Amino acid sequence: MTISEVSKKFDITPDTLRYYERIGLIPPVPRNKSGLRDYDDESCRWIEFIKCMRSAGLPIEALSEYVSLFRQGDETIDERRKLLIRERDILAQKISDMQDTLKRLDYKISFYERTMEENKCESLLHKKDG
Amino acid sequence: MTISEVSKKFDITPDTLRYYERIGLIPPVPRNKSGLRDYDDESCRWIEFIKCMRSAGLPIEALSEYVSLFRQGDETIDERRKLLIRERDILAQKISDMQDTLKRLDYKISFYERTMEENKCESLLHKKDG
DNA sequence: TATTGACATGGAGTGTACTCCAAGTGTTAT
DNA sequence: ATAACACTTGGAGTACACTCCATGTCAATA
Repeated sequence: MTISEVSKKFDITPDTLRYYERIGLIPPVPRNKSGLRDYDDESCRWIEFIKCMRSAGLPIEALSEYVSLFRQGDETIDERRKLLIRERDILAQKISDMQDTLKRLDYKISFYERTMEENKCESLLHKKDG
Repeated sequence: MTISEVSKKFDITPDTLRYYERIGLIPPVPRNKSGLRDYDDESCRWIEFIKCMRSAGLPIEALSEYVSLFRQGDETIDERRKLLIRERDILAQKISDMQDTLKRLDYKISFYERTMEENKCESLLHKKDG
């Protein structure tokens, strides 16, 4: 696949795809005889994986470290596992915090809704009054 | 309260507190006769609220718009409610996406754990797992 | 009265993560 | 063979959210 095809497939600009490769956020992409990128299935799986992790807020630094370990081979399996566990725990904590904030927003919204109901009653009363 | 007291209380640097006020992310803080900030309860409640919302990822733009509406008075209650609902829905979606990513990380970690037990090779793991 | 220390302001600098651009190359269509 | 087009690289520019700094004021202490 060409870079523009992959760009459409994953909704990531070619600039960002090249940037991700340049900084080692994905392993090097195979090239054809002209030097153009020719993404294979493995490259696509990496892109999909990285897109997912980035959208969840995992830092580029951790992810590129993961890719770097992957490229070093099997001796890094334990280190990779530890890295994933670290990031997993950070993500779980973030989700928990965000759930608290969501509850708080819901409470605040319900308060606004009650306030508006009261205002309606009041304006009705005022109409009757005045 | 002085800015350094508030800074300690909420674990936000004085620079950030001044920055938040400068860009309207919190309403103006009362000053003493020397022009120094003298945070009252309402200022502190704003800071705590904004810290919570920011840590959940709500954009500064939406929050400063909320503060701006608040400062305009009661005619903006409906608009404020709508703004909060918009941000609430975005947050709920983000949490849902992050939960999917968390599951994926858990699966990947469990795969690494099985792989280590069974002394399997990494390339196999990555092919299967993505 | 001179120094110290917290705080003020406006503006410059930093880190992260892209995003854009200039200049050049290879493939395809006319 | 000339134009059009997609792609290449290295490097510069941008957006966001702080973070730091120079300079100056004010109140309290030595």
